[in-house]
Amino acid sequence: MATRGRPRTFDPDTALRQALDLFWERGYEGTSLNDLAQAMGIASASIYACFGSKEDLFRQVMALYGTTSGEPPRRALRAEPTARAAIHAMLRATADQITGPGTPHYCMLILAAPTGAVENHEVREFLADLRRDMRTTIEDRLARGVTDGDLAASPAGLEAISRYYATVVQGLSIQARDGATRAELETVITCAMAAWEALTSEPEVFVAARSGARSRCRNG
Amino acid sequence: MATRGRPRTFDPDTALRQALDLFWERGYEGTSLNDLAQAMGIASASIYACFGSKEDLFRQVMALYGTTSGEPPRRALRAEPTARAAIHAMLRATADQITGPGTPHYCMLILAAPTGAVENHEVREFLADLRRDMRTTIEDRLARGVTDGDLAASPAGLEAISRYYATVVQGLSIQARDGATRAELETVITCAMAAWEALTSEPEVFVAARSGARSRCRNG
DNA sequence: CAGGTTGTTTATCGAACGACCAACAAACCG
DNA sequence: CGGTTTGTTGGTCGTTCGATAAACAACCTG
Repeated sequence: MATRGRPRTFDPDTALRQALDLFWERGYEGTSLNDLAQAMGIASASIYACFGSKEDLFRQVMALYGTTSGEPPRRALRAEPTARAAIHAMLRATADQITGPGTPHYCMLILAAPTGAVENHEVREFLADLRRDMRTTIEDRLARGVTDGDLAASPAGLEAISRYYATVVQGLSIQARDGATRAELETVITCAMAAWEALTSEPEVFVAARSGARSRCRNG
Repeated sequence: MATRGRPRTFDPDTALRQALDLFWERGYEGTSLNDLAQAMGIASASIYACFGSKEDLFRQVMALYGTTSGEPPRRALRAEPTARAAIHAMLRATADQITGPGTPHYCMLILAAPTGAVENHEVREFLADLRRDMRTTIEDRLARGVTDGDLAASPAGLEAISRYYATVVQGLSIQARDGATRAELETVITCAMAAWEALTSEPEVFVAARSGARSRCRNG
């Protein structure tokens, strides 16, 4: 049942790449099936036959995005010898990605569907899961630094530090979206890395943080 | 021509507040006029008569948002005695706002319309302008710290530091949107403030940053 | 009250939405 | 070749989109 019947006249990988470009530019809800069919060069019925629903297509698009644009930051995290170098290289790789030519100046994972209509709640949570995995990946790299001996920090500190750098990564996308240049992002990264020494040397800053979060609910 | 004719049966301020709640939850494109009319308790034609178009309504909603939810962080920036205390208080006020009960756990200014269909480009740029003003406001506060004598930093450093803390503010919204608690945001703020000493004491970190931004365009 | 003015409702506009089906086209098997 | 299988096209489903026109209702002035 592989070579039977009429063969496909378009390349699914190419079509997926074209769908990626459009979803990247307009987000999930901002992209219509007509838009997709036109960009992919096929009829909308062919999209359903090959990829399933619009949501199914989007999930496949995100998988492709993760293995292409998402890979450099992940590789930086993995390949650098120390935790500090890994974080720094990941931030720089992220900045490279979100200011590259020919693609929108932001991370699709972060801005393709942060809010929207109620019926697309599952798509938003799908992306949120991937973002939470992102922080976990950072934390895992920090933990490796502890076992490698190049990083001294408590387990509670690792979660906080990983969340901090995940926050910076996500903030960078907004900055780039609003027109910040690669050089301007670099200054942000420099600032963010300036916290490293204080965060990873004794005494830990989190003895103070644990008593925090007490002043809430100012108004509504 | 003020009290002539049939008086309005709904309160525009109340209706605007209800529109705000809906736009906040679903974003600009995710909110339909039917949704708005239902939430505001009036027919869509009355929306057009009182507020203009959907985009006009959204701009009025954002003005209301700025004077309510946007005020605590701005006040913190203004009222604290030193630049450092002002930044710290602003971050905490932001964290309070985006984890408050009864409202979505993110900043509407940041996530209501980061991407979307081509025809809503002006709405996105309208929000981007407000976000860029946000960074300028932070930089102005840092400059005041210099004249007040509680902060020593170069003009180039002020832009970088303000952009850095604007990045953190914006990243916090993604974190809260993805379920981070107020306490978890506090640890991020603690990390972000840990950079302060290094950023504002000699030698400045930006002597290194100026030669940065040279490794770009890894792949595409 | 009459006449004028304004707000609200109801109904609807044309266009686009996501989704899908039936008919047609092109390859394979024997 | 005929028969089967699969991909693609064109059309259309009911719904919803933002926006508007006309009819009705409520208040003012005089």
